[in-house]
This record gives sequence, structure tokens and C-alpha cells, in this order.
Amino acid sequence: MLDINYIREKPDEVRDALLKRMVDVDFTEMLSWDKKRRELLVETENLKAKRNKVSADIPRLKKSGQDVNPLLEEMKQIADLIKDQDTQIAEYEKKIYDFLVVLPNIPAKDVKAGGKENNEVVRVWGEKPGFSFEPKNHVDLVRDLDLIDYERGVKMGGNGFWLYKGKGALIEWALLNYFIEEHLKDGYEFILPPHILTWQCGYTAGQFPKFEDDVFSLEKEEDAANRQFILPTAETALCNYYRDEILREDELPRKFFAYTPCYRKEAGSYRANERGMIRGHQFNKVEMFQYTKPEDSEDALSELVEKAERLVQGLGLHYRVSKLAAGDCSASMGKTYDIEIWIPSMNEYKEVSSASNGYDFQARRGNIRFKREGSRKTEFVHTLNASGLATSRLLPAIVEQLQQEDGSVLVPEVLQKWVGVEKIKANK
RNA sequence: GGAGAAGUACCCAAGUAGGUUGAAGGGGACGGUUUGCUAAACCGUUAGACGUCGCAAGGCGUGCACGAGUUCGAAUCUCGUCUUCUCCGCCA
Repeated sequence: MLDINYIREKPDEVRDALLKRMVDVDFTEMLSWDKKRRELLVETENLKAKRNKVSADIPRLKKSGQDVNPLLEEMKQIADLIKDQDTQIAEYEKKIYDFLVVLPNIPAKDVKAGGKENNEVVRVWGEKPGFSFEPKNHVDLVRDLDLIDYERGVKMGGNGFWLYKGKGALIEWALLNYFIEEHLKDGYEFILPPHILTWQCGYTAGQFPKFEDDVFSLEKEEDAANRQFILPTAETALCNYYRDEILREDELPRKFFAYTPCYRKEAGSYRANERGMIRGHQFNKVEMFQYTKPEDSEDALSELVEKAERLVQGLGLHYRVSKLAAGDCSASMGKTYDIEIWIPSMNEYKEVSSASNGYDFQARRGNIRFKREGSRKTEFVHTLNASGLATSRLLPAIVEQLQQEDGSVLVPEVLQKWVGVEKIKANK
């Protein structure tokens, strides 16, 4: 949620910033509602002050034997007036809320305007593997090596699902263990959150109300706040850990990570070139999350990117880091770096981690604040998240980048203690 | 799923024939006195938060789980919701 005070003071600045995301917003009408609301509010609060005063007087006057009936009559009218104005105020508030709630975050100053095409590669690690033979794509590789079963996955879950088996399941599990081990080393706290969340969680994270159609919802409850859905990323859960709480300065930064499967509808995003495990309705991910003081969030973002990079480096896979243009950042985020892994058969880099600074956007929605030592004021914290990492695209990258001429695949050294072998060979 | 009970500030907890409760009292925390230091004792402070007006000092409004309602006036009465606990049922 954007700060209405900021919009009030610098509407043009906010407008220009959102234009970088190609979102054109005219605040004129909204600000007129805001003005009207505050005028009404002042009036109504004065009436309430009077009501409070008179209501306190009444028992006293009664005691002294005075006739209070005319006063009661007058107060009745004031009560009606208050009620009427409260309703009007609520209407304005609703309109303002509806207007603001769908607006995305303001991009950071150093983020480029425009969409995807303006993303900027800031770093490349390793090199594209050169093959002296005809390399296979991951769909064939995982089938030949018996790591993934697409057909039976679809039989069980329908289109968009697969299942891991044997060494495939072991590699997947090894990846998760590897991530967990690294995050623990860095002092992050391990969380296993609920996989079903209330609507409020999605709201805080900034996914709702705009992107409700992207998640799997459970049966609809009439009461919006109690509606539940299956989480699309652990960020949605971790972002709500401190919802409606006030932290002490010395509690920050807070660093968490969580493992959960991620469930997404991905409606309409199927493309022929995304067969295999590039995009499915369910994938595994370890997610990092930080709550920081405002002045620390830039450094925290660097830390998260670095951590995610180190994980990929540990696997020995070629990747690059892109700084996303404003329009390609997700709605809640003001700055995002993607770590993209090389998938040889697709001749493309695919995101395996997205590290973002949400600044105070989510904190405002979730009312997550902190208080500085010795200060009475509260301030919003900053929230950051980064995948560390998503696995469903790592397995394809591993098998494709590390495939050998004989059709086998090398197991990255860091995973060997869990997988139990150095190389996966076809059974046949 | 069924039946009961409960939800008051950091914690515990009083408070129902609606009206000086702008929520008692305790604990804790913080400050002070005493002390070589600590403890104890004693004295004092402690509703936070949000909104709004104001250059400011400060004023006003809202707040007793949440949301509606009744009333001139609600922690207190009515309705709905949520959460927790106990018991029963079902079940991995």
C-alpha cells in the first residue's frame, strides 16, 4: 500500500514513479475524496466531542433535579447527524481504499523504466557448457534416467503436474537439504509454515485483491478475511509472521527461511517451449525473508542476492543476474534482481531466484512496525524476500548442463552426500 | 462436527439493575531514595496504538477479541463473527 500522505504531498512525483511501471494514475479525484473525508471528519469529531460532554453532564443535571428532556431531544438529533456523517466518511474511505489497494509499489530510483525488454544483465557467472556431442533436453534426460515421471504425475494431479522418483526425488530432496544447511550456517531461522493461508495473508503480501485468480482457493467463505487458499510461495506466509506487531529496534533485522511447495494456477501461461519442469502447478522452493530497518534494506537485498548466487555457484551451474525494469517487478516490490539459470535446450536463461526489496509496501498492508530505542514513534519496517532457491528449474539445469556424452549426469559435489552417487547413469 | 466456558492494557486481574472508570488492584518494566556493591525495603512513573486539527505547545476523536445494533450515553444490553480452553464424536 502506498502512503496516502506522500501522495497528498507529492502526487506528481508518485505519478511519475508509477509511470515507470507503465501504470498511469490520476490522483486528482482520489485526493478530492480525501479532502472531503477530512472535512467531514473534523466536523463529526467536533459533534462527538459535544456528545461526550453532554452525556457526562446529563446524570449530574438529573441529580440536581433539572429537566433534561430538551437536552435529550437535542442530543438525539446530534446522534442522528453523527451517524449520517460517519456513513459518508466510511463511503469515502472505502472509495479511497479501493483506489489505493490495487496500486503497485513505487520502483526504486535506480530501477529502469519500462517492461521486461529493459531488464539489465548485471552479472554473468560461469560459461555456457560446450558439448562435443549432441546434448539432450531435460525432458528426455529425466525420462531416460528415470528421475521424473510425467505421465503418472498427470494421472494423479492432472495437467501441469509431475512426480519425482528414485534418484530424481533424491536430487530434489538433496537440493532442499543443501539450501537449508547453507541458510542455517548464515543464521537464518528455519520456519515450516501452514500451507493453507487466510485471505489476509495474501492481502498483506500484496497478492490480493488483484491476483486472487492466480492461486488455488478453498471453498469460498462469505467473510472475505476468513477465505483460505493454498500458498503460491512461502513469502506469503513469512510476510505475515509479524503482521499487526510492533518490534523493538534490537529485534531487527529478522531473517527467516522456509521450505514449502508452491502452488500456482499459472492460467494461460502454458507454452510449447515450457514443457518439462519449467512451469507447473506445484514446485518446491526454499524462500528467504527479511524484516529490516529502512536504512538497512538495501544492504539486505545485496545479501540475499549474494546468498542465492552462492547456492547456484555451489552447484557449479552457469547463470546470470538481471536487474529487472520497473514493469517486470512484481506489484509489491520496488526493486528486484533475478538469478537466471542457463537451460541449454531452450537456449534461454530461466529464473531460479527472485530477490526483492518491498520497502515499506507490505509492512503498510500488514501493519508491521518497529520502534527505535528511546523513541515513542513507530515506523514501518522494510520487507525483503528471495528464493533460495526454487528447485523445479534447477533439476533441468543440472541434468542439461552436467550431462555427459554417455547419457549420464554428474551429481554436483555438494549434493553427493544426500544422493549417494557421483554420477547418475541410465539403467538400460 | 456437537455441547459448555472464556477473551479487559507487557502479564495477571477487578469491573453487569448502562452514566465522575478520561478502566481499580497487583506483577513486571523503568526512574529515584538508602547502600562500598547487590538484594531487600520504600517513593514515583507506566495505554499503547491509530486518526485528525495545529508552525508548535497541545487539543479533539476512536479503542475493554472483531463487526454491527439499541441508547443522549455501552467494557457493561442485543445480534453476528473469530480465537482459546474443557468435554463428546470422528479420524491420520
